[in-house]
Amino acid sequence: MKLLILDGNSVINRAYYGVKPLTNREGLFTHAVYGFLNILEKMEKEEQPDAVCVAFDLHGPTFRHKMYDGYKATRHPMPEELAQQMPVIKQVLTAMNIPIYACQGWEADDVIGTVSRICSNNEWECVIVTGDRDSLQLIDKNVHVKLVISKMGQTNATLYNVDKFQEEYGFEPKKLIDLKALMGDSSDNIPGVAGVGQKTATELILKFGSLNGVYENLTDASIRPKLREKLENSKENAVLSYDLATIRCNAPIDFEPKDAIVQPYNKQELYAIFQRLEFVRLIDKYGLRDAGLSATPVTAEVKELPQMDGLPDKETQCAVYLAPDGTLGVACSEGVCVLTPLEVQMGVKLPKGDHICHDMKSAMHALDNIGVGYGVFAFDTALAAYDLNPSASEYPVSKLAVNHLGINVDDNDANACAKALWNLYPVLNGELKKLGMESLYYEIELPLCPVLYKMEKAGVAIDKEQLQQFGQMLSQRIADCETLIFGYADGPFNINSTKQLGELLFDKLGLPPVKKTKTGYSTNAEVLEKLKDKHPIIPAIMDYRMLTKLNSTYAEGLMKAVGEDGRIHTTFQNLVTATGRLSSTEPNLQNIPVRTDLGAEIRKMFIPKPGCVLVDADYSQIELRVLAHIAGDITMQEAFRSGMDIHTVTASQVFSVPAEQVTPLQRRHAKAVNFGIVYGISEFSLAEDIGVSRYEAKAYIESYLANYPGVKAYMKQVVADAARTGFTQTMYGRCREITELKSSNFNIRQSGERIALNTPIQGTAADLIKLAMIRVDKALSEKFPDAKLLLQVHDELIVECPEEIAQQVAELISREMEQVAQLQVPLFAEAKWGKSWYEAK
DNA sequence: TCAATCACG
DNA sequence: ACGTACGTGATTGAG
Repeated sequence: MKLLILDGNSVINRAYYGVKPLTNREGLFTHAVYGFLNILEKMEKEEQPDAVCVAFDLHGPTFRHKMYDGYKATRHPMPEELAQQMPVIKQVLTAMNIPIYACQGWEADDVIGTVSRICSNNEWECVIVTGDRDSLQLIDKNVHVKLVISKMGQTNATLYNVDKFQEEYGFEPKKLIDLKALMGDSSDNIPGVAGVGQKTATELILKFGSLNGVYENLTDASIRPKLREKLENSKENAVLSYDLATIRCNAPIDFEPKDAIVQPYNKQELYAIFQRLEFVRLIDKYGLRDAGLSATPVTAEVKELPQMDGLPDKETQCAVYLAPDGTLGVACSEGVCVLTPLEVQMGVKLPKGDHICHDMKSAMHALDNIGVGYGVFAFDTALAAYDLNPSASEYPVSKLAVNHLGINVDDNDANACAKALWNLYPVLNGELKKLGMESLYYEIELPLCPVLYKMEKAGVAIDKEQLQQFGQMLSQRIADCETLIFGYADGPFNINSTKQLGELLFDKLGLPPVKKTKTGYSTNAEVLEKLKDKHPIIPAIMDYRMLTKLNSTYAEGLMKAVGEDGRIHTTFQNLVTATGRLSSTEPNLQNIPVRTDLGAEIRKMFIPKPGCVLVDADYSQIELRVLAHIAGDITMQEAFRSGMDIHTVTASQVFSVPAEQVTPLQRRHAKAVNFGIVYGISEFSLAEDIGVSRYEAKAYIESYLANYPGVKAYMKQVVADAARTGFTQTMYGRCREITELKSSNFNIRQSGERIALNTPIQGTAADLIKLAMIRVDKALSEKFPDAKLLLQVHDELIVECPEEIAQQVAELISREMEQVAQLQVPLFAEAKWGKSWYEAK
């Protein structure tokens, strides 16, 4: 039988310094715990022990060193980032059912010595894992030591047994104490004999066998007079050192090897801890996936459904789940069945009913692709789960089933997932209701899905030829730029490599480094802007960056995305953002260039189909208007009601000048403050952004808040509410949990405050435009069925319609957008149209 | 897989 | 004393 015992303090120390720092979102450092678990796992794998335990030091004085005050006085105190991980590793070990041994007044070494002695006496083999060579003195025929050495991020351990020790040191393991008594150990404050180092000490032990042997033979001819003198002078120290170096094997601990026999983990506890530490990979590695279930006790009633031969024949509600392999699981009150892809394709149709699905938009595409034109669904479990927690990264049925039902299903199993959906529906619906999100869900989120589906299916037409030409022009200019840059650089290099570019600019050309990143020099646009007059290579690099961005991401990227129908079909992600916005992927059509002239050319390639135009309508200052409304700031509301430019009005107030006398610079600064307020400003960043001193920036903000007292009060209130409840809410009840506010880390907490401030504003704006999309889509299909909504870019909608009705459609869109809600400020949306996106803007 | 960069609102 | 504005996605290089 074999027992593995880890020197807890030593191993976690190795892990702390050997693994690069890592924190979870609360700001708790976690890397030492992570590294510890890696070492533990590796050792268990290598040694295959029958029993495992860990020894720790306890705080407070230790018996062995009490008599020597110098001990520990000069040791470095444990860094805070490690200290905070000590209780965590103990929790982890407890959850793993690995016993921890420690003893007041005794060191971990002594505990290990005692445990190893007890093992040895019981004919158990004992393997000690430590980074500390002291423990080698414990080696005997049953006791071995694995010495952990970490270098280059890799941790390796060397096994020492009696033979290996003898080979390396030339004497038996116990004599290590004698060796240390002579040579001392500065890291442990063991004095030893002054002037005797490892070499002399080893020679003496080899010759005389022990410390006593040395002192009994002081007169021996082989000891030169100088050494003899040192030994005589330090005799007292040597005896003391012997004592200090001796690991005691009689600590009063209650230990029997069988106590440490490997037990199954407490999966729920371990899951909860790993979840907190964000050790996602370890959750899988330790097979804890299904443990999440009971971690959050669930009271949901799970109905067991019988297997059916085929679909129900009468009109009934069903839950349908499309598995990745194309099979369709169908569950209803009568039972559950699975249709193969072929059966689905053959036109086996569901009876009518208010069906439940998981990710309606994807389901609509999938059913459409296999020729089953199926309409809208009455409930979408993925969407409900997103609204309940928009910060999760994904919403697979397996996770929802675990969290809300306490059962375990495989996402590939159509039968089980259909059943799970059937059971999830009442639970998720109840939670939406409980949190006041029913109207958000049923009036905005759910009806938006078919609208998004239609938009994705419609796609937007691209002028491929013109895009091709634009790409060629860019390639030519990129080549010219490259030649120029290599000329200045005195040779070719990879301009895209920030590492190589940084070395060229700041090492070779000697330009002053403006900013650093964690990996080296920063070479971003802001830095280049500051350096542009210092060397002619800089403007060339700025051009190169802009041109390659346009070419790779837009000219080439968009070209690849054009479908056989000559149109680009983006995917609008409605289950992704934490604030409730949509996002757009493959390709992203929400970041098509507009701010530079050359970039805006790309918008000329987005065209309507023949005979049509693109109508583009965008909200004016929707976020600031939402702020004026939610904050209830009378002054800001009045500014919007006056119809004047908000940035000019703000400038006029902040700088105390009449609106007509506001300079363009003042307006620009006021605009930056307006934006900053929405994002949760700091004076430092504002100063950085507009290039004024921190003091000026501070004065701007103070003046701003003095003029908009409602905003000031709101900022305070919203953060306080979020800190109290842990959540923020939009006007329509959309929630977001903000765990950052609970962090013990100041920076993370501050970031949480900014999130708390911004999310209701950004989220309410998102709610509004989503609702507007539903209204626009409905109004268009009723009045102008030839007009189609194609794109949404956060505060902007793009519609394709026949040229003849452009005017009417434009009026309809902007009216629907403006009338979407009655706020305390008017909403304003301007619509224009043209033969390309560029022209319509 | 992560970091840096840059495109958008 | 410290770090520094919210929310996204695509491309590229480096380990």
